[in-house]
Amino acid sequence: MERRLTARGKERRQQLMDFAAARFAANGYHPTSVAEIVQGIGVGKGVFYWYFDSKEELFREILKEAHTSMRRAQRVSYGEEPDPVRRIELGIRASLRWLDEHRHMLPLFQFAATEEQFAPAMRRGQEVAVADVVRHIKDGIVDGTIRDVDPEVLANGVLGVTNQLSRMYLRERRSNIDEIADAAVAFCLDGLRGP
Amino acid sequence: MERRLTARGKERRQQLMDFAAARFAANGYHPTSVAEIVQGIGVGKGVFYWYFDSKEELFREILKEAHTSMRRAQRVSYGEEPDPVRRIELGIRASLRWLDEHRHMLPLFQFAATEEQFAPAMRRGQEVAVADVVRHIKDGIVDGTIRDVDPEVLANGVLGVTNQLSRMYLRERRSNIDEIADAAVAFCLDGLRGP
DNA sequence: AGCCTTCTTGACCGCGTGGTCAAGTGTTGT
DNA sequence: ACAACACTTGACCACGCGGTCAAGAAGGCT
Repeated sequence: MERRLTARGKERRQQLMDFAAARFAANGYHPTSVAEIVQGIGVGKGVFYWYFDSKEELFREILKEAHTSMRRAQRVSYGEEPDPVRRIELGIRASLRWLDEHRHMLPLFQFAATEEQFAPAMRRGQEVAVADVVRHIKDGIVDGTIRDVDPEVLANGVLGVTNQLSRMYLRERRSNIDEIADAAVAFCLDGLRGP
Repeated sequence: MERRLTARGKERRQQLMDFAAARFAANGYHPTSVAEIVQGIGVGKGVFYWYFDSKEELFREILKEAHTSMRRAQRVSYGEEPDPVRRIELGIRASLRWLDEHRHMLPLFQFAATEEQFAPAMRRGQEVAVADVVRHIKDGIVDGTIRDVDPEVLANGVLGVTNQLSRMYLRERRSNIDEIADAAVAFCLDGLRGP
């Protein structure tokens, strides 16, 4: 869109994105109409199209913001940590904590991955995450703490565990997120059989 | 729906389900219209509503059929195998093989999990799969081959790895499915660090 | 042959959708 | 005071959607 926004404008924009994200998460992207979104925050339809070109752009912006935010959280979490295994652990914990704080984003991510129009963006985000873990795994292989297997496969394993456990946790919420993180880390490092 | 169908009728029904599944997988559920489906197989719209009450029922039937088929494949795969760890391994291999043979179903499953109306069915299917792995894990804990950690968490880890690696494989298809299965099994059993 | 059932047709319906726009209201800088 | 700009309104539009139905064709019994 590209528009000069005042502070008030930026707030409205954010309000639209937040409300829409919540509705998308609860009802699905397609079933949630633009009319529903603007009614939900009590403004006219024109407001929506003042801030966004289309419903599709809105959704893309939501995804972009989420990706950026999650990635920042991960980066911060393993700061200058030298041990690659520990870096992986910190990454897992950061992801789970972020997802816990942004619960509604998980179904949105899942949906976005299934639609042709959003899949490329999701794929790119995923690739960045994989590349990150791959880097740590390669370091770990070099210093002998991780066994020498295709790092990309291992990285996908780590992401798969994290993803699945976060979904399980968000569904059942029987334990707190740190316990889940402990389990995820243990599973990724030593599998079912343990050390 | 419940209707007495001749052999010809059953074929038409299956044809509709197969074509619709392919379109849903490629285009998404909502963006694929009933008109598009009937045009795709060259029949009038009435045919669709002769075999199904609604687009939603069609999709539900597709999911049901897929679940049944996948579950049968898993059951067959570990037949009478006594070793629980080996049963888990065979389950993983069966799932990956099934997903390889029914590639288009993965995006459908993912989508179904995000829509309120289909999520319960998906959750039930998932629970069955989890329960299955949990059973094997409990057996493994009893005979000491698997460490004593919440079996449900471990089971979700296994499913997460399988899921993610199958998605990676379907996207990139760099190696054959059996190699992916080897990697998945190794990761689940011994994690990043290895035995 | 006749008849009942299964199957097929496609025009049609009401509705809600994403998106537009001419007109108007606040707000801010000069 | 005035102009320039940021924002808001909501009726309106064309369109395509899921779903219906009266009419008929095709099969398969007896």
